[in-house]
Amino acid sequence: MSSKTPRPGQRVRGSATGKPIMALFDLLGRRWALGIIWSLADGPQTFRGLQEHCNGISPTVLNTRLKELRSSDLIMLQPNGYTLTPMGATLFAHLKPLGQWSRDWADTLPQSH
Amino acid sequence: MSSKTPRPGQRVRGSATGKPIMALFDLLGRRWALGIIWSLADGPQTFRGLQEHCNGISPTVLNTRLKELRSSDLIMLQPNGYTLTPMGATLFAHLKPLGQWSRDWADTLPQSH
DNA sequence: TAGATTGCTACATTTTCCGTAGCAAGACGG
DNA sequence: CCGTCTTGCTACGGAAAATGTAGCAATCTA
Repeated sequence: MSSKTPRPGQRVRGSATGKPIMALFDLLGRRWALGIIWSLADGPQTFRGLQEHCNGISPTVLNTRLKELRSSDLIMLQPNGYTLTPMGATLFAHLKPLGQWSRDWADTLPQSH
Repeated sequence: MSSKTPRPGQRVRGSATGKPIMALFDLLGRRWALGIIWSLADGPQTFRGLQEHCNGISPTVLNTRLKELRSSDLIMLQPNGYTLTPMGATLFAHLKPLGQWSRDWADTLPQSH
């Protein structure tokens, strides 16, 4: 029953209050959602381009995420491919620093092997 | 086979390159991961406190997320409950602006019905 | 008109998540 | 000692979500 796009102002997965931040976390806390936004920040991408960039995402899930992100006004489909909306771009502006943070974080973690 | 904690520097779900940002997105793109960090930013929380705050998360998943976030040095268990590590706190510092952003976002979306 | 590329769907398998119940260990009072 | 409380946490069966492969209809291109 929770397969709908999370929306602020209505009950979402894990929040009876519909707090916007919880709706956002529900939306972004789904597989590949963050990666899609990150990819589109580099410029427009076709459906198949996203598939490659998100190395192996199944078309089923990709299309589901694209629908969710579109109905949330974060991305849109245009003649030259999927792009971030103005709102999506402001979201990415907040996410962008995570790129550097994640590299610092990686340096502090014990190496895997 | 992908039920392990994503780590920068090694293959993660959706990234053969192990780019830190992809490992981070894999980690945060799991149900409740972002919500847990958000909750702990308000102060230490017990296991059961987190269960309530994350309105209805099952203990199974909560414990799985806690293990992942602990082994990623984002949270830690202390006598007074789970808390953010210094690294986790710097991550939250980057997430914090999303609180205001999500409210602006909610205002621009057509109301649910 | 024969590719080639586009966005996207079908479907069976695997993985993840949920919901409830309950266990072991420590603290506290009697 | 003996309950009773709270702690972190596990078992398990069912439901939801993600994967991987195949392929379709529509649109460009040569």
